[in-house]
Amino acid sequence: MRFPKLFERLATLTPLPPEQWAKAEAVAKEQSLSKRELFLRPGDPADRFAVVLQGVFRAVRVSPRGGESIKAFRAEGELIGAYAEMLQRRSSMTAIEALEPSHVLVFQTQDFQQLEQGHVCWERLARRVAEQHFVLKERREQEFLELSAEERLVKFWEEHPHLKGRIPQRDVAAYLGITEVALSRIMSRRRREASR
Amino acid sequence: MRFPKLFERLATLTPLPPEQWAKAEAVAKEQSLSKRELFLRPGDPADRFAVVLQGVFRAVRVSPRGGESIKAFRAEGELIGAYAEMLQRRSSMTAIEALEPSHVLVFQTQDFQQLEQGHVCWERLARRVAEQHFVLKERREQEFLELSAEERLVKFWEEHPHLKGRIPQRDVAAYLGITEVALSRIMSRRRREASR
DNA sequence: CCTCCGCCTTAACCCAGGTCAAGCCCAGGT
DNA sequence: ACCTGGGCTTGACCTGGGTTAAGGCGGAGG
Repeated sequence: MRFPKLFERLATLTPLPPEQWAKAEAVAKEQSLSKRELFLRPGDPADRFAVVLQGVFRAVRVSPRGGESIKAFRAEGELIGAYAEMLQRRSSMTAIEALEPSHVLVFQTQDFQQLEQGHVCWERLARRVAEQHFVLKERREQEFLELSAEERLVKFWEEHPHLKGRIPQRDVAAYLGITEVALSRIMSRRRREASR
Repeated sequence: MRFPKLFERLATLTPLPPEQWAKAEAVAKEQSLSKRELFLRPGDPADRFAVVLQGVFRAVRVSPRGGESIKAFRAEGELIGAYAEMLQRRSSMTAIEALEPSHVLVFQTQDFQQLEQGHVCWERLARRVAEQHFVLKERREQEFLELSAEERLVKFWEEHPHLKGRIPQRDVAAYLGITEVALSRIMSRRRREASR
């Protein structure tokens, strides 16, 4: 077993027989990415995903009008991939970019479907993953509906302390749905008010 | 089979043996709700969900500060329930309220878990449902990130034409994340500009 | 050592949407 | 026919965040 820690993490979601995990490891490939390198670029078929072994990624959506917004940051132990597009069998609208030199474990969705045919545990895992992703998105929706940009910022750092120092400010802004200018203003206001 | 149309709809998501569907119908109970009646109220355990047979519902979240925001509208053929809370085994933070005299088919999550034990098709169905919910929430997130209130409004009516005339304006506003005042202004501006 | 570049900050101005408050319209009840 | 109340609109004013543009600053490369 090459990745025992990953195995354990997944096994907390659903019972996962070690021999099934062995099959998964057999089809997975490791990949290294340098800073700024893309794991997935817009237009690519959404036919692969990966687990982050080391590093941080951002999932960027470039809107038709050219604006960039950030759907998520992903660090160690988390999944990267154009999940929504994969489910809809479309090509990716999303770029997934390494913010640091990174290392990931890649699966082809096709190979994963093979695994699903072999044992129900993979379907159960896929269900858990879908459910978790849903819960996260719903939480984010909630934040857009009832919090101001400043409140969203505070919450962001509460929920992602491990990202501190690893992601540029402008990306935090793009994640919160504001410009870097607005974010800078918010931060300086807070600094000023905190010191008084 | 009491609900052949519903059966067909679900069978498009995943193969669903008729005898399994029969078991589901056996544990389901019909319920009628009058206008303004709550299917679920905040604080209730999230231990039941339903399919809308007739009517429209809104899923309302009352924030700690008292503001109401609307997570979704649900009409015929759609699911109602505190899905996120169910997955997290929490009690509901959400009220689900009938906007019209309505009629639904209720399942206890407990009974549904029984069905899951009996046949994998139910797990597969649950997976599809989770995935679909995810895709919808992600689309909504996207809209908050890159569209103005006016653009969200236009898109809302494009995507939910069947709700026209069935939901009060203020609820549309609460769904879009703005006040009813702002919505009214946007609409009058559009009327004015359209006539010119 | 200087320069360039990427990233952040600050300032000035603008606009969408919030807030508060006054009306309006109309359906339902008496 | 008259009230009443709920839901929508309108106006005046305020504020948060967008836009544009001008620096500041620290690190990499000449």
